[in-house]
Amino acid sequence: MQTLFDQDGVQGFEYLNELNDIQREAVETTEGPVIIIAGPGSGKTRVLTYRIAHLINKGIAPWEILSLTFTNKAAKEMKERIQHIVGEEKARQLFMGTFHSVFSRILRIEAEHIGYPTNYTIYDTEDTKNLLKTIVKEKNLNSDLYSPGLLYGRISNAKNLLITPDQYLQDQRIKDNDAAAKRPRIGEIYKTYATRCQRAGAMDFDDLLVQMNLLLNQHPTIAAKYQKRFRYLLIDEFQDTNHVQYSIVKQLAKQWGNVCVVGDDAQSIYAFRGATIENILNFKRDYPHSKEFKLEQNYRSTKNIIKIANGIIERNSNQIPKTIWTSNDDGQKTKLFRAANDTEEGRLIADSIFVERLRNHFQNEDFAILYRTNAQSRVIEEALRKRGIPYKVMGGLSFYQRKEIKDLMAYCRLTVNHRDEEALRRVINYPARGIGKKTLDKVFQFAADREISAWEVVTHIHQFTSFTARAKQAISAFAAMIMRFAQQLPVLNAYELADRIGKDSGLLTKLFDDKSNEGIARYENIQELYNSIQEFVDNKEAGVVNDATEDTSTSLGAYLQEVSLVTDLEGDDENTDRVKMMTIHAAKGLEFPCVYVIGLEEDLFPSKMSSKSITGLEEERRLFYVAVTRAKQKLFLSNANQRYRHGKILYCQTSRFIEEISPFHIEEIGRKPNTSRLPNNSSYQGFKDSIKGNIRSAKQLNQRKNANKSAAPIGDFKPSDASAIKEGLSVAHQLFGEGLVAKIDGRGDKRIAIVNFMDYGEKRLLLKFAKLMVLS
DNA sequence: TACAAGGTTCTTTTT
DNA sequence: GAACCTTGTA
Repeated sequence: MQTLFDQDGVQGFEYLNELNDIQREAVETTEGPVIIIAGPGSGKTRVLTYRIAHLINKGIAPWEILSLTFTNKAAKEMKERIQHIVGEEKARQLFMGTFHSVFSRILRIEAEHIGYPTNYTIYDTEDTKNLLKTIVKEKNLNSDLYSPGLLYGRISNAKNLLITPDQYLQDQRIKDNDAAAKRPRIGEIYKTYATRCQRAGAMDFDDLLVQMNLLLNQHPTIAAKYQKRFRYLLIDEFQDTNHVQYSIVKQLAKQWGNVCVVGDDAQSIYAFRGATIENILNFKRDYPHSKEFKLEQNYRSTKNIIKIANGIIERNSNQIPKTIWTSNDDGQKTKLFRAANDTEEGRLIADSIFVERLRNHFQNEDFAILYRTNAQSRVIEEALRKRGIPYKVMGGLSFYQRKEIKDLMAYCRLTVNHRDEEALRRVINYPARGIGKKTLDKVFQFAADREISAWEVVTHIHQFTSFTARAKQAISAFAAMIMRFAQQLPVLNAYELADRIGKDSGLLTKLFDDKSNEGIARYENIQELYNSIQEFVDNKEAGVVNDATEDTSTSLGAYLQEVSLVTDLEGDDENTDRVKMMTIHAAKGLEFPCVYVIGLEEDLFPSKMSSKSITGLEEERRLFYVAVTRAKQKLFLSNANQRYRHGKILYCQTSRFIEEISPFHIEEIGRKPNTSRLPNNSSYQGFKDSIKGNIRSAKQLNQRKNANKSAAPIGDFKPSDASAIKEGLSVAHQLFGEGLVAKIDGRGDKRIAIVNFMDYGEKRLLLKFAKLMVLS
């Protein structure tokens, strides 16, 4: 039996023995196109990683292997597993990462060939939407018809289908379509948007794919270079790839044809982003001699979980036939928690985790709480905090999307790439330096009229007569400052320069001076960012790179490259023993001993947007399938009869997905579900129902001594109810005593702020009480 | 022009 | 319940 890989200090092991017959065959079929249809928990990652190990074992150099995944988390997971098998050194020589990150690095190297600077910026969704917004404004179009979200969707779709702006403008069917939607100028906006990105030296997420495709298409010598280098391609989560991605893969595989794709049509959950199951069908058509392997044995979950999972997915009509089975134990019956509201749902889950942990000796990290939307995490967090259960929210509002972080990053971006229009717009008058809205509008208008970058206008501001002397002075001082930063690029490392930028720009002072709670938090966030920049520099100086696509430059430019596609700041957590919370999308590819799938209600899961169409619904169902199959030993489901959404109470019906599961597989806990359909935004009926319990718990409110002093807005009410609400509050004050301080906030008669209460649930409770006063 | 307060709208999911 | 936009005032 083959053993190897001990030279890196890793134990040699007989890896082929650890595979079943089909898995082994899939691993050993290294030559030619291979498609692996892999059910959940069927050892897919194992096959991929062992396949890489096997290739290296056969003498293939790590840098000849390109391995692409879809999400950062999947990439990270894969990296760790591979490191474990082949050792760190070899793992680092692999080309491995997400589509976006691998291509972005190749594009940096080849930037000049496609008319981009090496230091091009990557626009995130926010940047993109802002740019679209300004374009719509510049063109004097109706911003309701041409909303940034809609435009972004259209343009992204077009890009994913490899439709260029010119093709978009010429295509009669698209024209008719847009005209019918009363939005005839989308094509024009698309074109302007593309020009502006190019002028700003910026690419959005889709451009990374489109430009990579273009590069391979239009530059045969460059294409040949990569085609030759990548002798073996491995594509994970193939069902989630879209048209461009597949097109790139096909081109890269041209010379050797050793392309191995792994996927599961039943787990396709990114159709909304242009992913298409057709890629699986097309693969078989494009590579008629490809070998297909089906991995159907599940090693992850108990029989009970698999039964539920199979029951879910068999309701979908569109799928490749396969039977997932397991020889694992039956396991425990799945529990379904029926909660009265979202707060109770949180409590039930926290209690359940507490009990499971105690009785069955699970660690915190053995639990995952999965939800459909990021917004659901908040209530659960509160419940866990109350129970003293440590947790970590993965993804969600990412660290890098916070305002203060984006501000500092915008300064850095502008320093590295002066043409970055969105970065310029963000910081030119922040902190305020006397460059007002009027002035800015002029700057951008001049740039648009003359077809030059805004930076060009800024640096030649004295040639424009229509600015006031004061504006000219302020702008040229700003430009000089950025230039000063830029001069330090070759001299200082990322940390030193970022430090200098933060101080000289006045950003740090401004944040430091803000002594409100949020201000302090923002300042701390910035410090955290600085720590991570320092860490980046330290790592590079120590020569640490994650894979063959990285280099060891410590410059600010290199830092920006690295972080612009990272979604979360993941410092080396000392404390990994925490309950994980994340969306189901983020959980794909992961597994946990105990999984809670929460919020199983109509209009939430399945989401309101998708439940209208069959395809949408089937995607939601696949999502549920993915969620359920993350569980190894125990699965818990939950729903609530009412929950807060957009600051209002909504009455919720049990998800059809629950109804679809055979009752034999489920043990119900808690109250009966809503049987009748309740009016959706019905006034305060619900308050009346729960008043007694509420008042009882409200009385406990004033027993809290060490509550924090921050005021937080907690809900809206009709202005006409303002006086009644005030009255309600004063009654509450008398009832509950000194501990309670509540007031109508500065926003007058619309919003309410409660001071002196620590948690969200309690604040909401008080609001409920006040509203109730209005009614009685 | 800067800032505060008021008003409005919105939410799937990821790179 | 946040982000974003608009209006009013100094």
